[in-house]
Amino acid sequence: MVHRRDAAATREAILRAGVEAFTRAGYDGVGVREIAAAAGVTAMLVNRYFGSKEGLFAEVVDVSVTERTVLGSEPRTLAHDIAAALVRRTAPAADTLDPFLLVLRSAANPRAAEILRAGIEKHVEKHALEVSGASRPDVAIALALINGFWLMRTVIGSTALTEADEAALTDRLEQLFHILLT
Amino acid sequence: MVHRRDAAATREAILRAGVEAFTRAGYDGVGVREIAAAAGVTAMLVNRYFGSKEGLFAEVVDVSVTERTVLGSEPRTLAHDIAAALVRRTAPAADTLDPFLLVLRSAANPRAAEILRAGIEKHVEKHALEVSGASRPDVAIALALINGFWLMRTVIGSTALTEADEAALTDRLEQLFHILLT
DNA sequence: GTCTATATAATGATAGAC
DNA sequence: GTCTATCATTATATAGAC
Repeated sequence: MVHRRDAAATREAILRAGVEAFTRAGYDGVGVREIAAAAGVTAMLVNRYFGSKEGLFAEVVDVSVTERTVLGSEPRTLAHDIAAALVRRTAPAADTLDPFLLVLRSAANPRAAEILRAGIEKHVEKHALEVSGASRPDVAIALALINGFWLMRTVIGSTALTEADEAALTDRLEQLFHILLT
Repeated sequence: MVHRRDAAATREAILRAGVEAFTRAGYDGVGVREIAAAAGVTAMLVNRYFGSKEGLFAEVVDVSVTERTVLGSEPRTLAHDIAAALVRRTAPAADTLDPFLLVLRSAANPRAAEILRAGIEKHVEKHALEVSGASRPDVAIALALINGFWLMRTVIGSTALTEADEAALTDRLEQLFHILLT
């Protein structure tokens, strides 16, 4: 880092550390001290730039849910692309840092859940509606399936999913997404 | 309570308070003091009877995941019964205290996640395999769908699911479970 | 712009009295 | 069998120095 006193750079460093920490450990699983240390500053600056832990989390959600990690933008192969990306990114050795993990690991906190709901509806559902042309409930069910699969395979670590044949998993998921999104 | 000094009754009261508290707030969202107070005792007795907060959680998971709240036992109407129970129990006004909520709200904690994985594989997946006759991966995907739907409709509160027509939701879910479990 | 130091509250767990 | 009292740690957030 060139400038040790650069408000914009410091703010950005805290935000990036926040994305990493909240995604890895969830809202309740990490403290502002830890986030600040990862950004190379003290905890005081987190509150200075973001008001509070909750304020930082809100910005983290905003930048995270605008990323596209599973939902593609090609309507013709949508079901297959989602299924393949989902199986690939939830593989046991993948160790991804995905926005869906941020949702799954922070949802237990009521305030975090409300922030997540707003971000998901504003960005993720909106994007999925535009790309797929499916109905709003069907898009929401598809998102539920993605979240649930991510939860069971990565966060819980169900051996029925971690040890399953990946091609078979992909085929079955593609079949389900085909019903929901076409 | 008849006896103010009854080890078995006290232990049972703490366990029941633990089920309620962990299901409502998740592993990290509740303290042993709060659980003890709900059981009418002091925090010290939680550790006395269960060793630690983690020990209590392990027993809570064990009694919770043996409950059957969504998965029925009638193979012929399985897909419909699951879909209907899922939509009914996740209704906005339902305010249920369901084992799936215990999973969703506690999964962020790594130790809790491992305890949950063991309980799910030993009881829930095993039961679902016996009832449905489906393959192990298909059963696991069905469980993922149930968890994801519960997460998005109840914990996150996605309006796309809370405001959707319940009959339409049920029909669509039944279609998906029919593929997975028959 | 960033720090040290601190206020205040809550956490999980334990010692020892009765 | 259950309590009070307490330890050690951690949490978020703030005051004031430089």
